[in-house]
Amino acid sequence: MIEIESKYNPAIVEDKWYSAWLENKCFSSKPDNRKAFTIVIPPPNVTGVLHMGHMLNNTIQDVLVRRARMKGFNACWVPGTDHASIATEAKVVAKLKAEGIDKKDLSREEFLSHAWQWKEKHGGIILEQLKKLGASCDWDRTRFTMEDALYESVIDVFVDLYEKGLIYRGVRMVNWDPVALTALSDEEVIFKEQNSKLYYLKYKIENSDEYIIVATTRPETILGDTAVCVHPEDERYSHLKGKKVIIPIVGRSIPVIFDEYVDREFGTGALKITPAHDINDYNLGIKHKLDSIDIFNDNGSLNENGKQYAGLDRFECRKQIAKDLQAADLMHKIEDYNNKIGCSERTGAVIEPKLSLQWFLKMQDLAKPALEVVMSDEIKFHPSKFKNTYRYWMENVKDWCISRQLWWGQRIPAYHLPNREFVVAKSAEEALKKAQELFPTENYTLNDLKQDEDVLDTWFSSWLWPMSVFDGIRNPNNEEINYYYPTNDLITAPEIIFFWVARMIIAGLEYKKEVPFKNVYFTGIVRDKLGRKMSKSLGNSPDPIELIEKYGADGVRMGMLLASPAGNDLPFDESYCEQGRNFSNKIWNALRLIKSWKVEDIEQPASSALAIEWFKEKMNKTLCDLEDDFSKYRLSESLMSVYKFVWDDLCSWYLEIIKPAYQAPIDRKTYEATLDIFEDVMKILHPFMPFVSEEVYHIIKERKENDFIMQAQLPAIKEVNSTLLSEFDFIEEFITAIRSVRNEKNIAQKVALQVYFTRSEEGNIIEKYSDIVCKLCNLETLTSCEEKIEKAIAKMVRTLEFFVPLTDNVNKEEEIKKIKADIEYYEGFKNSVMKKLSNENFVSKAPEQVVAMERKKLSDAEQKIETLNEQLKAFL
RNA sequence: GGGAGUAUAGCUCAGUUGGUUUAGAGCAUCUGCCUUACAAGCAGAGGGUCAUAGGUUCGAAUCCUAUUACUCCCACCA
Repeated sequence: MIEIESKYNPAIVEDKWYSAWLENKCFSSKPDNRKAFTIVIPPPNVTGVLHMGHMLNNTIQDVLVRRARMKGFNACWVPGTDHASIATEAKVVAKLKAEGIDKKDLSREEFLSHAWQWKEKHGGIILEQLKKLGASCDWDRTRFTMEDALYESVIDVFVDLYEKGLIYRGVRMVNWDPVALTALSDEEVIFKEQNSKLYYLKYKIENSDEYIIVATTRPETILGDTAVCVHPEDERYSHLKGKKVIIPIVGRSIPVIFDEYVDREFGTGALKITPAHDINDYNLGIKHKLDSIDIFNDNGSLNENGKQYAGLDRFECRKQIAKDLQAADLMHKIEDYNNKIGCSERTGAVIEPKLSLQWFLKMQDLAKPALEVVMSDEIKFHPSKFKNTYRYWMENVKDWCISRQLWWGQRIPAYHLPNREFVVAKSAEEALKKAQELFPTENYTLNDLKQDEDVLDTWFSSWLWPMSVFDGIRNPNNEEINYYYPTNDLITAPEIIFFWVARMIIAGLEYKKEVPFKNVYFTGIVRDKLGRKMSKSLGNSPDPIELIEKYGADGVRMGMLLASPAGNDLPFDESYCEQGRNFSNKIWNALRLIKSWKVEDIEQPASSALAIEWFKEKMNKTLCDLEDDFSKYRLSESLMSVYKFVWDDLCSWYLEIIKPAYQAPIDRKTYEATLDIFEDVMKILHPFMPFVSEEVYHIIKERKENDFIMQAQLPAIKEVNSTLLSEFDFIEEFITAIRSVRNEKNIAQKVALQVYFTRSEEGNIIEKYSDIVCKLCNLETLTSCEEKIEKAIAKMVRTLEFFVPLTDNVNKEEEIKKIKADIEYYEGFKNSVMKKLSNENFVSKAPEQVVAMERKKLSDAEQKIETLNEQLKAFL
């Protein structure tokens, strides 16, 4: 017998085992002759700090990886971080600014060296935090999307796609972030509701005194107007065919054009066209061959086309122009107007649609096979509803703008030549060679090559992640990629289904001719009590590390899992973690109980032998249930099964049955069986709660320091013996019924009772388990009788009637009331069954089994009513 | 505007191709217990017209239609 603290202390235990696992390389994986089970982490941003979303996501991954490991797979979880070009660059720029350094004053190389310094200092924080959670990643494999090997992979892919004719350079309307000074993809733009104004401007019709009134939210863009557009069937304006109008203040004359695009109901039915600053106007401009006047600088201020407004910020300019228009009596009116404005996901700046020269990847042909593998379930989505979302996107996929005007990222391997041509190559040397082949007469040298200034979109590196972490791009047939790819499960958030999931599938099919993963599990969004998404900017997210300190990593893991069915949002509440902590403690105390027993070579009670037999069966059943739940990725339910298995079946039933009386010894046979059972239970628990299970595993049989549960195998599954389980179910019901009577009648614990049972088909079951019933109900005896006795209360379990003797007289009125209520209930029930059975259609059409079932229900109900009536008579 | 999804106990959710008592679990609540593993606990109890209205069927939480409310995705209104 050893002394153990009465409260489980996670902090000490967690640090101890995590270090031990690391020292013993428990997480490391090398290709061998076992089957591989691979997960690549969705690489968190290097700028990232662990938030609740990460906690959920990585808990799930760890559960899956640990379980796979315990099922005999060579489990490999590859960790790493993403260079997150915009987010990181913004962070570094801000940091430099705080130090009085302006990015503009730095060379590219200088800036990058600052960025790398920043990365080395802060980039590992999030991975260190994951260790606190217990993440069993193979840390020796940690990758970074900007490290040399992955950088090269990205460049290889760019060059390859370019050579396949899938990458092109073109002028397009892109989402311009005037703060970060870069183009953004559509996915990086978020629309926000905003209270703004709708301005009604007066455009004078040339050679006439008439005005046409045009509504706009952006009066400053009149500087770039090149037409006014109305609907061809709009009779209000039919007389304006061929006419020109004069832009207010600007004075420039522009044509009136006609197009069905215009919504006659909106505003005045007249639309001003600014092809350089609105995507729809841009398209109309192309269609009607309009000029395009760019009026903005990259930072959102007005350029020289802005005339007298040049240099003003766009929003300042808007105010000024509105004032000037009013002064000139060219403003018809201003209305309040609520609309949605696109903002940069990273900087929050209002997006300026802008024409610019960018690099694009053609998506249509690439998307087709990627759609197919999801629709055919070669890649399974959990939950499957996301297949719809995926299909919609893939069928309407647009070319991907892959260039960003940043420095932090993979620089586009295009080299511009003095003759305004460019070549694409993996290095400057190769580019030179190509240039010389293309233009043999020019005698170019390396100095003539100017590498493109842009870097690639971050997702252009993350889409290779499942391959590049195994160096599968540069060395497509290396041992690792062939062993670990395709990976098994991807755990991610539905919001990046297009950003990332779709593109990984495309890349996998293109470069490995194989899907990158077999299952995608979409987690819900972690929300606060008010239903808001947890985010740093709202400040409504608890600090995960503090939570771990408070409830233990196991407690927090359990908290995350309990309330997060796949695809459903998780309204987070600390009480979930509290439940997890309580569970750790429950296990801890079960351990204390077992370790407090004195073991002697005495005879094993029959009840203990029976309990062991039953419990092993229950364990087998639980293992089967888990198998089923995991196959459907129902992790929340699987944990709940384990929770009830441990708390109810193990602690409340099994341990209570075999528990010796105070200070009495336990027989060796039962004790040793219990140690085995307890170890097996810990193995089942381990994937969910790795720390407490490891600690308990080591104490229970005093295992050697380096004999880890995390390297053990789950108990084998046998065929389920349901007879034993259903017998015990009945016994549980019986015991609960007896306890309920005691509770109701306030029968003190120490008083021994006699229970008589009669009229029982289940009598032999009671007989078999009588020792257990006596023990758990604190009964003196349990005997069969034909006649009821005085001073007793009659109750029923299923169709079995039993009598609990009382020390005092029965409160007759109270009992009569209860029996009457029971009779009423069963009469109602009987009637509903009879209604069914007297329906000829039911009897003739319903399957025989169902009808037989109803007949059984009826006879059971009748028997119960009869018994209840007898009980009632006894009181009258 | 287009698409998808959800609605079951106070809360979070199960409920598999329609049929096992008149619907289950965890948490919360209530009652009684500091019963020698655990009050972070034990024992027991209460709690639901399965969103609303129709329909199909011998039979509907489950299938169909409409309505209402909410959620998400996509497009975007000048």
